[in-house]
Amino acid sequence: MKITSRFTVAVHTLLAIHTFEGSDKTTSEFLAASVNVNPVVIRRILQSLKAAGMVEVRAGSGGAHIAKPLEDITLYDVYRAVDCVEGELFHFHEHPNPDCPVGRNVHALLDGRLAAAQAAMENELRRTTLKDLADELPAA
Amino acid sequence: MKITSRFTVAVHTLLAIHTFEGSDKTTSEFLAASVNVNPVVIRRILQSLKAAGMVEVRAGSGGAHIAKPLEDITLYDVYRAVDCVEGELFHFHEHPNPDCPVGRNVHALLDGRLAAAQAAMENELRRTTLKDLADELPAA
DNA sequence: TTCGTTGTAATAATTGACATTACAGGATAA
DNA sequence: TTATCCTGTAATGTCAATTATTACAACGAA
Repeated sequence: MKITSRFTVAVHTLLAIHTFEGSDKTTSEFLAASVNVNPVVIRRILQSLKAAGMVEVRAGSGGAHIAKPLEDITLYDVYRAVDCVEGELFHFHEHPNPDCPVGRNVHALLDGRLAAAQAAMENELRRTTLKDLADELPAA
Repeated sequence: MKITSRFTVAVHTLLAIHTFEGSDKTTSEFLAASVNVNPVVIRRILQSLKAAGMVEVRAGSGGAHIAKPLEDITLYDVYRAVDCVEGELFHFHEHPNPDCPVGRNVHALLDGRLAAAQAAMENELRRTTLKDLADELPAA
């Protein structure tokens, strides 16, 4: 099972806005053409990013703009903004048998370890900022 | 999006076999009662664990048995055995626009970072063995 | 006021997980 | 060797989540 592509689409979208705002009108349709998805998908993601304070979207006139320095946005922030993983990454079987010594305890045994694994992944995402990525983008 | 419960079910199953083999006949039905899922689900998971050399399953007479020292089985091994995540944890949007400087490069920019995040999670899973868990299980 | 764009709802197609039924085939014990 | 448990596995059904798509009201600038 994979983490939804909303995440990579959101990163792509932010980089595209950064690259083209100024020279182009960064409408949902324009961005959708770069990512190659439906414009509605972009609009929904822009809403999430707007709620997180990363972009500003102009209804009516059109166009999205970066609302926060790229070095202050980490991959983790984007991951959180689009809500890839609601809460726990690992899915627990819900109703182990409470009459069984194993069933009664698996949850307690595993919870901490699974949370640590998830945290390790998320911390790794915190190490990269969008500026790091933008700097590596070959000039158009 | 969450990682399939096959993983936690598999860990639960291994611990239950460890706990009860000797005193009970650890059939798929018996194990299913502890985990509280359908016996067929257990049988399928036992097949994966058998393929990974962790258990031995006796057709006919019935019963599953641990085939490898618990200290040699890490959570990561179980995670791999049941194939929670086929390959990549993060899902990439497949067809970014190759005519766009961003679309042409996002994949290369992100791949390494996403792989590192996934590896961080998986490495964390390697730190716990089933023996660690079994030792923490209160005696029945 | 017109026109292009956003915000958002509704719908559908696709996918994967999990549950369940069914049954052929292996293994053991009487 | 036959009766009896089990396993191995296919087939089906249900459910939830993702993504695509259409449609349209509200908005803002020229």
